[in-house]
Amino acid sequence: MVKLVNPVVDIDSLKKLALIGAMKKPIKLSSHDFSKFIDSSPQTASRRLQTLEQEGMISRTIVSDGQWTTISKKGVDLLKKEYNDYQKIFTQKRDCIELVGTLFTGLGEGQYYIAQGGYSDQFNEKLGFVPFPGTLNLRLNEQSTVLRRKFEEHKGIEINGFKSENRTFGGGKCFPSKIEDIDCAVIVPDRTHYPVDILEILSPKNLREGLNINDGAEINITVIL
Amino acid sequence: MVKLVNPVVDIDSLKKLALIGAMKKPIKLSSHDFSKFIDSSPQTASRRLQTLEQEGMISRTIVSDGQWTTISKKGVDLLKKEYNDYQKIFTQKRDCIELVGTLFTGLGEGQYYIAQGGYSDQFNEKLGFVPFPGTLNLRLNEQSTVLRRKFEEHKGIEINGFKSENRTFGGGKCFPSKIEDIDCAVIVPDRTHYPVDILEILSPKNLREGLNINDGAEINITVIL
DNA sequence: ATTACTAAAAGACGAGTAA
DNA sequence: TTTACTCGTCTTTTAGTAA
Repeated sequence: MVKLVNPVVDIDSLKKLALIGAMKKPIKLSSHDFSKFIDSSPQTASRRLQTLEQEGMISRTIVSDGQWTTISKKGVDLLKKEYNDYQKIFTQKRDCIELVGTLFTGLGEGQYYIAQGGYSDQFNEKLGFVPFPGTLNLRLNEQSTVLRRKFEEHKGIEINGFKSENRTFGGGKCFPSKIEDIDCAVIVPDRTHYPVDILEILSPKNLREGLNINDGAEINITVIL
Repeated sequence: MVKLVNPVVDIDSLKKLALIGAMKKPIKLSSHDFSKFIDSSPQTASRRLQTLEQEGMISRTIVSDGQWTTISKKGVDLLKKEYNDYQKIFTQKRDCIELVGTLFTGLGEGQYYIAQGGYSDQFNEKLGFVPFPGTLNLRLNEQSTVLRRKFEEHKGIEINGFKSENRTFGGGKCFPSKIEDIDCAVIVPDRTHYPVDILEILSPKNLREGLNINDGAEINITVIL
């Protein structure tokens, strides 16, 4: 049983195989040959190929003087994901971030706040859409929780606080966003004690229905800063 | 003194930083934050950043509650190289391979053979250019020595053997190639005992002069199979 | 809270070897 | 020649700690 190796190393091996041409058709390659490409020993090359096969990234047919190797669909998908990352890095026009979180049901406060005329008038005017009466709550993953700090560095769309007869309502800012091509907006209240891993989202329609999603669903949102 | 780490791991760390946005402007990021992105411990994250800085891939300014980090030109170049690899993988139209070797002076046999009417007539007719009387000899690197085996799987442009009064001249095949946008052709003799790490190249003009290169120069050739 | 060291544990590598 | 095992060695990671 070969241990599963560092995924970063795996992707590199897979990339090397793709560059040699193993994505289109099987190539014949001994461990010794492959070691020249990964800059390592034949033993390590052999182990890498074993691991990749075990992970379903490649298919192999071992013959007496080498092995016929092809990258499988799973392997190609992994490489595409990697390629996609680099495309993001080099072709991203606007300053935007992608956040990932899971949907959960909040306390229904969003609905209450949106209903306040002091807010809804501003939303209608500044957001470009009339928000559905209710927010979508995401619990961000750890990476996104770090990324969301970027909100602090940007002005966004200012939402002013106001006073009603009974109480004061704090201000905040919004950022135009997209969830699966649906325009929406992230609300970032000015409140200092706001949980950093929770994201509140406004949208023109009920996203739970529009996207057919329920609590626990993983949501990807692209926020334009 | 921090040891230099596996370059594959370095590139991955750099890529993660780029995705967070450290390519455009400095980002504030603690080791603990970064560890969420590289899926490792804060210690490892700290070490990775140290290493990247030492290698000149990033610039850092350490403050009390984190570090402002930007990817340097060297780092961006490394990422571009990586991106370029993936572009090659996914956007390569024709079946071609890139070989790398160093120029050396052969025994002048190329000149002798090209001069033989039995060959030169075929070259003129089948190659699309009249070859300069003399071949360019490359000593391939280890990777290219492996890659050149692909010649065996392809027909190429057939060059027939022939007999003169004194001796017989063997056949072989050619593959259209490019060296820095100059059309040339690789000659692959049928001879079974031909050194695997040597590549002979025909071109319409004297490449040594055209490219201003001398023995020992590293040459990149793209061969269309 | 940081960064980054040291030292012990975990993991990867590669020489030797068998099939 | 191959592949792929074992096992000693070297490398990397991470807990603990200091600054």
